[in-house]
Amino acid sequence: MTTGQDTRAQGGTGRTRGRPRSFDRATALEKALMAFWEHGYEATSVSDLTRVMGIGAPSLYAAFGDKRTLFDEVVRVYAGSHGAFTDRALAEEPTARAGVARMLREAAAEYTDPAHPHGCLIVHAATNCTSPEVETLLRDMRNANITAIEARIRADVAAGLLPAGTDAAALARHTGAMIQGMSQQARDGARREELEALAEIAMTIWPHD
Amino acid sequence: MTTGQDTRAQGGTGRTRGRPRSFDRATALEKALMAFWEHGYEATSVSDLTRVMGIGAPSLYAAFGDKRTLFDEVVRVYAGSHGAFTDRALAEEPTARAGVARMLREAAAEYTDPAHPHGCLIVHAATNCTSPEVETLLRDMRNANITAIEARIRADVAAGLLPAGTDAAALARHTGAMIQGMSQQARDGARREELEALAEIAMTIWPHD
DNA sequence: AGATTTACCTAGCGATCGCTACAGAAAAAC
DNA sequence: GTTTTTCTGTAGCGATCGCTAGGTAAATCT
Repeated sequence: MTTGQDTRAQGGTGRTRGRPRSFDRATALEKALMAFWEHGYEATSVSDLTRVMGIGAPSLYAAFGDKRTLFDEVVRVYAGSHGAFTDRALAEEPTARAGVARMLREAAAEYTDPAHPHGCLIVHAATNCTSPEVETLLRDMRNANITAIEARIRADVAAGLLPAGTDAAALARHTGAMIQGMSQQARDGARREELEALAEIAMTIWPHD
Repeated sequence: MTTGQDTRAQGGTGRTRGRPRSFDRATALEKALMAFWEHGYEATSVSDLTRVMGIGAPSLYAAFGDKRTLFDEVVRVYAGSHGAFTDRALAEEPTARAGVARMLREAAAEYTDPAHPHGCLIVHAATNCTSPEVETLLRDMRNANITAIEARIRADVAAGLLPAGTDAAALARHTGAMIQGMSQQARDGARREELEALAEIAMTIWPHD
């Protein structure tokens, strides 16, 4: 058996044969997420992981595959939870401008939340990484995020909500750089109010202010 | 002999006894700088270093001390060369605003220069680092840079070159976040013109524009 | 009950990490 | 020349890396 796939837990009543797992998979995954978030992919060793997850190495490999696969799942979970505020802001606000404003405001709060490591996992966890695949995985997510912002801005330009001459690409890249800069600032000890002031300032670059 | 200090090379004519070094120390140091710049402190192994520097491990330890000491020296060299443009811009331009504008413009060029790794060594090389001292070393340099910008802005406010209500701390932090964001963008593949557009946009936040 | 299936624990694999002991080689000092 | 000093190359130290074989424990199935 070489596949580490976990096909159980399909609804609660679906029982399985064999000895049941002695730990909660989701809880252990969350612990792994926190460790990767705090120290990054390479600097988090498998023995670090087994310690914070409270399980042995064979259990980790049986439940999550290898370290790389576990990290992939962690990134997926992160993108759908702590990292989902950017997509939500773009989708739920009526204009690109309001979406970006909310995105930056929420980033200030999220990146300095004392309940978890500071900054953004997708920005930092694969920096200085020996594995090019892992580095590329997060880089692509960062660039995709900027592309999504650009598309949202373009839509507003097309709808006449923004001036026709608006440089959507530059505006989107600026937003991405601000997010990444705020994440770095949060890691370097900036407080929430300071990042909120940053977000406020950053919004003044938008057309007709 | 436990001290790895190098007390030779005190002026060119000062000869020394014993077998002379078979490599140029400054050249080897520059190679180490490029390696650390590209892959960061931890991801650059000693065997990586000996390979790119073209010397054996004992020669490296004799000439530079241990890996950590070599990195310290690399950071010092970087700060005095590729990383000196920020201090130069603040010192040589007549106003804080002009200094920051030049700083961001030069960052766009420097961070995308094809002659060396992209982005800023001080921003990235100690991210996800097992050694807290190394991480702190670069973090302190980043924060000191922002403090220097803030001091330059304060001086202009005091001199009446900027409005009395100017929030120097927020303006300085914004500049720092932009620099760090631009460095990340450069690492993620942004081209020079794109970063220059970013710098242009970033300057529109300054008072009375 | 016995058989089967799955998970856990101990122990350790080969590879790499940062680093160094040791002996030979190349220069100056005598 | 011989001695002294310093550098270089080989070879390998102990520690940690990601990962797994093998035996035992705990559940279901017949």
